[in-house]
Amino acid sequence: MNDTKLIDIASALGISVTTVSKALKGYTDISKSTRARVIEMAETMNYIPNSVAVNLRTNETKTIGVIIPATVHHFFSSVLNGILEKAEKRGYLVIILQSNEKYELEKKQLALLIQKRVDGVLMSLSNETDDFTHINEAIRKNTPVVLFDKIAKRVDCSKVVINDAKAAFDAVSYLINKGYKKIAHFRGSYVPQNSIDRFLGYKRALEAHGIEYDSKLVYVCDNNTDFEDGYENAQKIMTENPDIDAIFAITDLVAIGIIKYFNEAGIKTPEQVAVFGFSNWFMSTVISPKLTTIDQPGFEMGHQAVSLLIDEIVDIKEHRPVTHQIIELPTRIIERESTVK
Amino acid sequence: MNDTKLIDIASALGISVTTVSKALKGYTDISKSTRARVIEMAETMNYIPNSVAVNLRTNETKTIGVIIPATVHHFFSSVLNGILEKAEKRGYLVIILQSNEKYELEKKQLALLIQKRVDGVLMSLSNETDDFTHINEAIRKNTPVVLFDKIAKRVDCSKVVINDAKAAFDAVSYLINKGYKKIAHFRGSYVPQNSIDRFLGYKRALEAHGIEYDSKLVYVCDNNTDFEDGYENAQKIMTENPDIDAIFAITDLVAIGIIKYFNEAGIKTPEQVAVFGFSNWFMSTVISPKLTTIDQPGFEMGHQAVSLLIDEIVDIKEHRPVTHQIIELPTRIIERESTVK
DNA sequence: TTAAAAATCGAAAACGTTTTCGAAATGACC
DNA sequence: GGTCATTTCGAAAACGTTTTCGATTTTTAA
Repeated sequence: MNDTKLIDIASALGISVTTVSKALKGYTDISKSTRARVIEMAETMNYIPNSVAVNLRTNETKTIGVIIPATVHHFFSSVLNGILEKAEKRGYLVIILQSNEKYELEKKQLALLIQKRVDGVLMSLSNETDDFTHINEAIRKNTPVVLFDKIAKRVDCSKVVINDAKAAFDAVSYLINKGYKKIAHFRGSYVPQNSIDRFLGYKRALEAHGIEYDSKLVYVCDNNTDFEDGYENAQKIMTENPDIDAIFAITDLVAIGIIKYFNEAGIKTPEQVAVFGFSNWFMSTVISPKLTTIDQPGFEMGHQAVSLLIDEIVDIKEHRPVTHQIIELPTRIIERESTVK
Repeated sequence: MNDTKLIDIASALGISVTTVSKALKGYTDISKSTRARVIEMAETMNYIPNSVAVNLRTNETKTIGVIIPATVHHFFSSVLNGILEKAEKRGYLVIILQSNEKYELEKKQLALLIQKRVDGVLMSLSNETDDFTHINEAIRKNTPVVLFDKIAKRVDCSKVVINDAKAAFDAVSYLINKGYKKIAHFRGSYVPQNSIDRFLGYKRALEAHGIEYDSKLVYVCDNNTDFEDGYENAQKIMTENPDIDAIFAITDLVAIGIIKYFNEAGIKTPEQVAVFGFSNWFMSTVISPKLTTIDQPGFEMGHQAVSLLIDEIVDIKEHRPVTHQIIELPTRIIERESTVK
């Protein structure tokens, strides 16, 4: 209420707004003495620049948008933490939107952010998204976009990812080396790149170790809001393929559903069937037996994504050529109880 | 890049920007025919209003700020979901900031939001916050603030809460009615209101049922990022007071730490010691035995908080008197395995 | 046909800053 | 004292929109 503006300081001091503005911004064509007077007056009048006016004049909002596909539970909460921390450190605020895995919503939200004139946007694609024109359009309009985790290989922009195929390959190889022979895979739906890549990693690991790939051992879990999907498919696989000795799940959530069922059905984990998760979510240490999984560095991913984005924002502002980078973060196997007999 | 502006439409049509603006905003002093021409031209030229300019002119940003104290894990993720959903539905974007339970950060972030000219802010206080002048200052400057969950009774603004004291009272009464006699409490730190209230509820329930309150049975868990605190205090209490038969924990996280320790130490839950949590986080169904807890409606809390805030924002805009409301959301006991023998 | 009423439009100010460019004042130098 | 360089300041335009208010035109009524 009744914020003080430049003109208030100016008239209090009997000088012009230009001078006040320059003094506050450290222009060199203002004498030390008036600068000092201005700064002091700004202080006592409790001056706070109106950022909307600044935004209009400078054509930047110091704000970035983030679109995540799923509820902030689990993995994305780590990413979000990384994003928030780094963005604040670099002087940007962040607007968050959830697409709830819906392509149409994602598209609408991206348009919303652009209309809001955010300086850039970070996004992780919805499971439905297989058309990327909205993203290309945003980039064409000079709003830089950085994709993280759930990306599209065909979009030309910076990305920060893990190597899902390799991580899955490592996980399944680990199981094979541990002596497991009939390894099933509970995969995600067919569109998302990381669902595909993890599946490919699974398949290649089998082949690399001379185990024949059997499509009958692959089950689809496309719900990622609770563990019901893992639970039900675990039930199903134990009637259809009771002789499996391990399951590689696309996600810790699915893995937990599996273990839940096994615990209730009296199936011993890992003695009868080992379970391997993916992401190293908090609850993987809560479940019993504790879950062996792939550590996916969410916090670091958020950090890197923000850094890439802001670097690109300033490159654009200073008319430097922008270069797109793809950062691949390392993953590692976290061995816990669910795979060690 | 090269966004089309009002003036582009105007000159393409040979009319004034005023007319274009009015036509697009549905003013009645523009003829149907020119309105139609304007709308069509805006369409074909792909016009998107520059919201920064609109913000400056209308003095509102259609943006609300949210400050939460802790990582988006767990309870706050539900609240956030509710906030995001309702805010988007009502045409507001949301900027999120995390205070990490630090008073200084919370204060700085609130100032940041006000400078950014958000139309209002939603906040849940940090554990350290026992001075509320920053909030009163914001309200005095006409930036409405709505507090949720971790509130301050002394701040005059709308709030949405649960009745922590009653919920705790109910929980402990439940335990007593179940026959538990020596009930410990793992409380939170001393500043936050809900930590205090839950403790009071615990104490009153004991007294109401003729059980003498024993301060030796109250342990402080002030770390809320992992379950170590619950784990360690569980270990401690079993050496210091091995004859307890139940623990009422301030949080599911603490409760899970307790159960983890009990599971490892071979202490049977609930046969030897029952455990009662608080919040009904996702993982309370993941742990074994599943946790009896208080359901705290986070999603609904987010919904209500946003509604209160936006109502207040428009009341202020239309110069209506603002009335502060305190909404108390109902909680209920979710009985699971950790308390039923 | 004419006066009044209604419909339609646009000039201009305003929101609060930033920045360019020129003007005025001061200082330096001979 | 006069010239030139330097320092210090301010007028004004600009960012893109909204809205007031008056002007002009058209319609209506008598």
